[in-house]
Amino acid sequence: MTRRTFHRESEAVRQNDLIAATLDSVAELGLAGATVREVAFRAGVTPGLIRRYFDNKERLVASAYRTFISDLIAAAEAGCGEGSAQTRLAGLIRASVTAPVADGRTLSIWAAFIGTVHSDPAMAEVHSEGYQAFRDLVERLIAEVFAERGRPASPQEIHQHAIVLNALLDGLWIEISMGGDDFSRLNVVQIALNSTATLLGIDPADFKD
Amino acid sequence: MTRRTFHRESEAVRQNDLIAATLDSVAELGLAGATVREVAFRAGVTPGLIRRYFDNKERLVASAYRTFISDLIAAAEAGCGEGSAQTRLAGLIRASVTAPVADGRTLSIWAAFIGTVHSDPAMAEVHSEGYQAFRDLVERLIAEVFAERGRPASPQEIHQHAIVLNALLDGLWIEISMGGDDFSRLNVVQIALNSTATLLGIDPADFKD
DNA sequence: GCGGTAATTAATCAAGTGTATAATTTCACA
DNA sequence: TGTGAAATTATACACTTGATTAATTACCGC
Repeated sequence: MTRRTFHRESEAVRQNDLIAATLDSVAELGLAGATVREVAFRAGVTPGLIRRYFDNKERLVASAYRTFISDLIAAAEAGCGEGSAQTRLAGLIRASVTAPVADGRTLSIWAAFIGTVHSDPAMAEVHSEGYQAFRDLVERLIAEVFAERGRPASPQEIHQHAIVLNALLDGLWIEISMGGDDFSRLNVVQIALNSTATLLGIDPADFKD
Repeated sequence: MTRRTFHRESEAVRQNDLIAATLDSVAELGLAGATVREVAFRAGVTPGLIRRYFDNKERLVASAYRTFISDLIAAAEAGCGEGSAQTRLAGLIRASVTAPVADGRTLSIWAAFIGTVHSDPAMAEVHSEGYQAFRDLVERLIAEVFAERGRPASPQEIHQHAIVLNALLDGLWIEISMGGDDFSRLNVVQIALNSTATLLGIDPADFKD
């Protein structure tokens, strides 16, 4: 009986593969299904190998969460593109309510992880960082949009607008990703842009990307 | 060595206790911490007893989820009270962004459960029912508010407003319950009411509860 | 080509899980 | 006050989990 053949990989590649396999497992089977054996199998590797690249399973999962959140925010941020503040804000909104950010698989992973935040300090930290990053991005963009329109606004006002807009985007993202409604017949981007404009006190007709 | 003493309870009481113990476990330890032994311990009972009242652990968890969602919606609905449609909508909003609906423990439980929805059909059904119920409630109230104000609106318009308002409430609920921000210094009810009014095209000064 | 090193596998372990069942105890009812 | 039936406990089982370690294998540098 011969052993299975294998080939060596760089640390970066292996870590990447293992994280990807973890996210796949979580997406399809939930967090409980992301066992060491399942992850190893999906990564085309043996369970024992995981511990060469991650101290323990907890670290692996936390790393996967970190990568996931980081990629998610990067994808949203990429929608900003360049141009006027208004254009960038509109781009962020569009990106937030369309694939790949707004997507069933993405939501599944997010949901699985979010449930651990309260009882796991390591996960809480990862969550907190990502959340802050997105919220700051939204707040900054709002401030820029107001400045661009020569509209005076106190930091408090901007902060409150950021809270509300952030909530709206989160909620829409969840609703759309969940897919409970028939959003295929609806122009979700238009709805998101219009509501945003309304909330910020901008004429919707004047707020496009 | 003598056995521990015990006393018999009605089926209703025992089921209730076990479900409460399950929710407590989930809230404090996450879904993974809600083991049969932990739940039994918190219910002051022996693990084996669980299976006399629930076919298996899956059923127990699903039942806990069902009561949780049901109670949550009931709490929100209770905020509606009676009076004009506008008053009731305002009441629903107030209830949605204040305790006990908006609350860390509530969010923890919700988050833990929501992560299972995608990979567990039974949980998906429970979720779907609750989600529908809340969404319909919001949509109905919006329709009544518009009717009350003598403002014509097509079903599509109402539907879209419901989507947006529901998203806003979900998002605010999460943000507030998460407690990342310093909401203690903020009048979250006022913020929620004002944004709702703005979204629905109502003068915020004219929308109070 | 070849040897040494480090990556990878294979096999195993202890702990914890949900479940099943027989032995006990409580309590309603005679 | 006994007694039978039902609720509850205690114990055990089969299985899965994350972790550990020794044996093997690939491959880099000479």
